[in-house]
Amino acid sequence: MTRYQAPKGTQDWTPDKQPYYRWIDATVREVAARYGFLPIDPPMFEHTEVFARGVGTGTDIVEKEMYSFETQGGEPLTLRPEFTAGIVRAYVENGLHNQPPPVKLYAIGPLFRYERPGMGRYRQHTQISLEVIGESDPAVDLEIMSLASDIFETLGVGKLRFEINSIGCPACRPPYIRDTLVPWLEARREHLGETDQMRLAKNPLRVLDTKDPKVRALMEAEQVPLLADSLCQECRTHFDTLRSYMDMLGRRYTVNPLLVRGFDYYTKTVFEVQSEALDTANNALCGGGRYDGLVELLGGAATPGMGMGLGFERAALVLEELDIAPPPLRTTQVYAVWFDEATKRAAIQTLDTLRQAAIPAEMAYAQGKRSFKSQMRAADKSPARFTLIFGENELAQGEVMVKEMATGNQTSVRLDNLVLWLQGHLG
RNA sequence: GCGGGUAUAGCUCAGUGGUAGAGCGCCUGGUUGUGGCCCAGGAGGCCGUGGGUUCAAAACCCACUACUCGCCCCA
Repeated sequence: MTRYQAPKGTQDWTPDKQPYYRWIDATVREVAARYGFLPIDPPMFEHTEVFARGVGTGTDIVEKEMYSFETQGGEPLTLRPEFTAGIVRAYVENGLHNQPPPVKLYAIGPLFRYERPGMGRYRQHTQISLEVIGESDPAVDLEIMSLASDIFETLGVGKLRFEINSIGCPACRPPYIRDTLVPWLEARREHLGETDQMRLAKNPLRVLDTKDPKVRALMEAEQVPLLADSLCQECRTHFDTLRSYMDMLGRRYTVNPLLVRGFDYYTKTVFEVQSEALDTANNALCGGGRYDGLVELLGGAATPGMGMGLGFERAALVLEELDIAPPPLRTTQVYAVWFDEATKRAAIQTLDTLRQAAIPAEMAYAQGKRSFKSQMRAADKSPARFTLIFGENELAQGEVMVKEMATGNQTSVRLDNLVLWLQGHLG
């Protein structure tokens, strides 16, 4: 018999891992609601063109990380590698611009990227994506970042530190790249490594983001001209206003003028949150930015937008690293044990009543006999607070023995009063 | 895509060429009706996969796969 394995870079969310997933999911939805966000669930695959145009043909994601396939009818489709392009497509297609702006949406679900898996990096991973479409106010940028912060604070992780930057707009970025950055880099071409030379040719801005220590040192020593100094008035005002809002709220952030992100659609604000608890290479917890040209690019009217993604798997890693336990999923409050077929029947009947009263209850099973001790052990292992002991003597009186496992105290309770008694004691 | 490490029970890991092990976890029992501690018993492994060397391979060699660390990129 062949033994199958889950495909590379995928994982099973087995029951023991579910508490983290569910907890993060519930927290994210609750916090998003605080800010007025509504859920949207776009399909998990789109016409390839949506991502190619939306994310940008020169990006790593589109160039080498997409799960693309053709339908039997020859339609080119792609499993979504990110959320924003699909959500914006849905916004345009469904005429959501007819809602009073801005439209605040969030989506939760799997994303697919064909890349080398590693700690905290999967080929199928889960993200929440938050999008505000139709408003250019920097207060929206602030809200998006606050939301990420609030999610982690609600989960018990301390305040996050943001790295932020402005990467300008079509009015100021292209001239900076063409007239300032590229000439500066060309003059130092021989100092660049292989990948940075390729970036210089293809996407010069990304050289700023290089991890090559020699290039970083060079950029610092010879004062690489920064986009921050070439921003147009509008972009500069936007960034300054955002920073003043963050200062006002006491947000922890650092301006990283070298921060560039991997999607072509970003304009003005970009940001990232690194986890201090995760000192691996894959430590970005959230990332996002403004995309004022994307709606138009995907066929809608010129409409500003701002969004971010937050990774579930990495959030779970941080929680584990900090020993923050999620609330348990199994909520059984009452566990029934018995002695023989007659008392077992009484247990079955009673459980039926308890469950209809919405009291989570379980019992010991056995085909035939099972030692009382074994049943008590099972009761002990269950999360139930109370064990119901169905014995002959009590049953003859119309009663059942109720034992509180934490204290060992036990008392007889009339069966016809059991629901009320439990409701009172379970709070 | 490129380099390094690892792969034995559900988990953490011993085992350096001669019949597969421990701890934890799991199951059952410890006579008449009480869990945790303790005691006894039990289930569970083609030792990652395929080839090679050898009388003999979990061990040595090769390849593959998966995981993992770094590069790259990102959540």
